[in-house]
Amino acid sequence: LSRKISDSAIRRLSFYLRILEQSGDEGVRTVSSRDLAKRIGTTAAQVRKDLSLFGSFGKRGLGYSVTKLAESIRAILGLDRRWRVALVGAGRIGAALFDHEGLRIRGFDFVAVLDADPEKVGRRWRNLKVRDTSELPEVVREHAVDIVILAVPAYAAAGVMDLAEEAGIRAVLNFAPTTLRVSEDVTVRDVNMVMELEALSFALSHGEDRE
Amino acid sequence: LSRKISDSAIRRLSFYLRILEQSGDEGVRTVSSRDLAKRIGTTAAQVRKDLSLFGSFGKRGLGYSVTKLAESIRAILGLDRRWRVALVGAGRIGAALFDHEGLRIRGFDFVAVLDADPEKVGRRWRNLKVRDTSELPEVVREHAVDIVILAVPAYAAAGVMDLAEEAGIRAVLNFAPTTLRVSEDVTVRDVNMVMELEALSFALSHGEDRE
DNA sequence: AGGTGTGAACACTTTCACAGCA
DNA sequence: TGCTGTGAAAGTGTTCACACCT
Repeated sequence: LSRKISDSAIRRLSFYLRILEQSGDEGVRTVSSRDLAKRIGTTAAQVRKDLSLFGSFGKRGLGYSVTKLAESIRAILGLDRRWRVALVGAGRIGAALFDHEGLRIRGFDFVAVLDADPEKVGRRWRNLKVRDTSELPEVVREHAVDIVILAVPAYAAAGVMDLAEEAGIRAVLNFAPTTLRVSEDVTVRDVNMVMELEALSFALSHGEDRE
Repeated sequence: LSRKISDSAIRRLSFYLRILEQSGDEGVRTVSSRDLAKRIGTTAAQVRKDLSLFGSFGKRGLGYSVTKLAESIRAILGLDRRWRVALVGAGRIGAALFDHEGLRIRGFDFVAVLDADPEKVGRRWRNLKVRDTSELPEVVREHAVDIVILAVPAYAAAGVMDLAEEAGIRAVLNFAPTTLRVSEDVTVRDVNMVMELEALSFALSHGEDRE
């Protein structure tokens, strides 16, 4: 796959997959691009374009087989395997993620939990013992970690990121409100609750006088 | 403000503000578009363009006054006031948000917590008593709620959204993995951890064979 | 010189419209 | 007929380049 796929296209693929799985459970056998579009609030053309980036999955005049398309999207997104995740930061957010059933269902397994607080190190989190954050490189090697979730305070984020890079990690989900400077081949995704609320604040402040 | 402002521009404004506040704390008096750009990983032209959407805040040859620009961005984002937030869903994610200091600092106050579980209703969350989700419309009126945070399971999200719309809520932060169909003048922002991890999964699956 | 503000060029995304297969 | 797959058109967002102010 050589051409660049936009972020929004990938996000929509995730959506399509969710809809397809739901439809499958409801016993639906085929869907059209229009069906999918309506469910996630986009256009039929957009759906077809997104899918066409990766191949031809439908039948003209008929639509898409729910199970086959779901299978194809799973393959595209790399969800036809399981991923090994290390959680750094055993605080509130970390705990919420750790307990999130949805992650395991979708193929993401927590294989390690780390924290910098000596008070927390050594404690049991379900079947895992909390390790010290400084041990991240060893932990990554020991458990063949694919993805690191950063749920630490902002001031600690850059340091952990350095450890993660040192350990050869190529994908990071960052909950700390900082922009992490990383090398070319590391993918970082930021989740920032404050920023989302600020966007709502903007919408509320400027939407009043619309239309 | 009549023209449309892109989502990414607003997200960047939030970033600029964070950098400015940090710089201010460090005693810096002025910054250039290049300084800001470097810090958040974009271009100087982008920074100037973003700001120019809302006015002229800089001095040619000099740059921007840290305090004045911060003040201006706060006004743009509507952060020159406090917002009243109701949290629906007193689970793990809800708790993590409720305890998130960053939200209060940025002007977002939790004025109510609601849950559908009778077991949880009536309990104290710091200074608040958990109310039943069905009471959302009254709660919104009583506390003049501006923003609803939806931290409920997917199956419950649509129902709560209906109550929120009925109550006249115009801004929702949604953590449930569902696309909420809402009327034109309601702004919904979705935060979806699974989707973020799927994007990482995609990057890992397709990045291997790069350069 | 140094750095902003901005029209114009460019790149990317979405929508349109239709040929072509079931 | 119904619906996909896709070039071409339209629309958005980003980068360039430079006039202009301090």
